[in-house]
Amino acid sequence: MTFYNEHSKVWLSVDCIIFGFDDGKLKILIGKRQMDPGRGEWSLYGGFVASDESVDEAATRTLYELTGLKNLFMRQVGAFGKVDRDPGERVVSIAYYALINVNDYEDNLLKEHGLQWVNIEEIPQLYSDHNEMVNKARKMMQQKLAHEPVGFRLLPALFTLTQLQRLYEAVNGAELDKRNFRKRIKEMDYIEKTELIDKTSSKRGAYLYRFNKRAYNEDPNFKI
Amino acid sequence: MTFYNEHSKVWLSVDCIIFGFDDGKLKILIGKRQMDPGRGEWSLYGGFVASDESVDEAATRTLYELTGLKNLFMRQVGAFGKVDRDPGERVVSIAYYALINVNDYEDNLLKEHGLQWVNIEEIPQLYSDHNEMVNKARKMMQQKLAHEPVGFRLLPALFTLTQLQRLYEAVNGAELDKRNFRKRIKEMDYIEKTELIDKTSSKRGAYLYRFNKRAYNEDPNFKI
DNA sequence: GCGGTAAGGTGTAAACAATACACTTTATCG
DNA sequence: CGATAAAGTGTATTGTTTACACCTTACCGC
Repeated sequence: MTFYNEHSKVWLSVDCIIFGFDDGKLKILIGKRQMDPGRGEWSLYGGFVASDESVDEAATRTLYELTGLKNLFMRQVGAFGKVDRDPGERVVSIAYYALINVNDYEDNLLKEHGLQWVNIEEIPQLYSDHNEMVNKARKMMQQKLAHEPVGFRLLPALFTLTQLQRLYEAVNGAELDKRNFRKRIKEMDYIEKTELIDKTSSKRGAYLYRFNKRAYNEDPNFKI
Repeated sequence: MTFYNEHSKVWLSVDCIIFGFDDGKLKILIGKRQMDPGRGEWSLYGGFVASDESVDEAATRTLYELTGLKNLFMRQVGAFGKVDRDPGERVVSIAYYALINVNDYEDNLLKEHGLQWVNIEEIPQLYSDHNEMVNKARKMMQQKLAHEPVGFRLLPALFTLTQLQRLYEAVNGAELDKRNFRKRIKEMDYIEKTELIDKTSSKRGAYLYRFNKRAYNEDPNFKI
C-alpha cells in the first residue's frame, strides 16, 4: 500500500500568518526576506521542521521565536506543495495562522526580525505562494471567528464593546449595527462586564469587558 | 528567516479518505495494510509524493490508482506530522478526502487493493493517526455539504429526493423532516426535476432529479 | 378485481432569529 | 456653560426555521 522511495524526501517548513488588530484594522506580520532564494521580497516568517519535533511543534517554536509568546491561538492552514514553489530545493510548507494581541508584542522584535505589521487589505505581492497562504488563513480565521469567540485573542485582556465591534467589523469587512451587536454580546455569558472604565477613547468613558474562559467552556451552546 | 538543514528532510505521503454513500449509509474505503510497518492493521489508502509532482497531484494520482476515476471532488484535510506517527522512518502525511459515487466504482478494484467499504459509524481502530484523519475529514466534509451542494458527488447522476434526503441524514447524523427538506430543495434552481421515474424503491415510483452545474454556478447565492 | 401496503408527494401556522432604526447620557474641553 | 464626541439603550418588522398529518399511487397477493 505504501513504499519508501528516496525521491519523495522533501524539506519541510512551516510558515506563519500572524494576525493582529490595531488602530481598527486587521493586520499581519510580514518582512523582507534576508536570504536567498527570494532575498528582498516580502514574505511570511517561517522556519524548517526539525527532525525531533512534530510539525505542530515546529510551528509553536517558530511562533515563539518570533513573538516571545506562548499559548497563542494557532491553527493549521494546510500544506502547500507545488513542485517549484521554492526555487532550487524542493520545500513543502505547512502554513499556520495565529492570533496575537499586538500589545503583548514587543516592538523591538519587529526590528530584530525585520518585520512589520501590514494592513490585511494592503498586502503586497509576497514570496512564492505566500499570498495563497494568507488568503486561505484569512478565510479560515473569519470562519472561526464567526462560530467561536476567539477574537479576544486579538484584544487586550480588558476591552470595550466598541473595540470588540471594530474587531468584528475589520475581520468581516462590513459594518455592524451597534445596538444589534451589543444585544448579541449581552447574551454571551462568557463576556463579563467589569466595573473598570476606559477613558482613552472617549470623554465619557466606556466599561471594560473581559472574556471568561471558564464560563465559555460551560456554555451549552459550545459543547461540541 | 529560513535555512536549509539536512535534518529536516522527511518522507512525504498522501492518505485518502474516500467517502461513498450506499444503502443509506455514509462509508469510507479502508483496507488491511499489506506491508510493514503495521502489516495487517486497518488503514487508509495512501502513497508517497514523487519528486516531480505537487502534493495535490500526488493525491489526484493516488485517487486515480485506487478508483480509476478522474475529476473527483477532493479537498485537503491537512498535514499530519507527529514525529513517531510512522514507526521507523519519519513520514509526514497530507490527508485528502474525496467523494465518489459508489456505482462508478468497480468492485474488482476492491479486491485488487484489498479494500472494503466500512460504515462511517463503525470504523475500527486504524493504523497510526488515521482515525484522526478520518475524524477531521468527516467534520470538513459535513461543513462543506452544509454550505455547498457537493453531495451530488456521492449519488448517481439521477437521484430521487428520498435518496438525497437519506444522504443528508447520513452525513449529518440526524433525521430531517420530509416536507421541510423538499421545500428547501425546491428553492434550489440547480436541482432539476426530470420526467424520468425511478421504480426500484417504491411501487408508485419517484421522480428523478439531477444537479445542473451551470445553473449552480450562475446562482447568485453562491457567487463567493 | 380489490384491499392492503409502502413509499411518494404536498401546505400552513407558530416560534424564533435577524434586521432596521434614533435619541439620551455623560465627561471633557474651550 | 455650551459644544462635542463617544457610550449606551428598546422595539417593531421581516425573514427563516421548525413542527406537523393526510392524500396519492402502483403493485402485490388473495
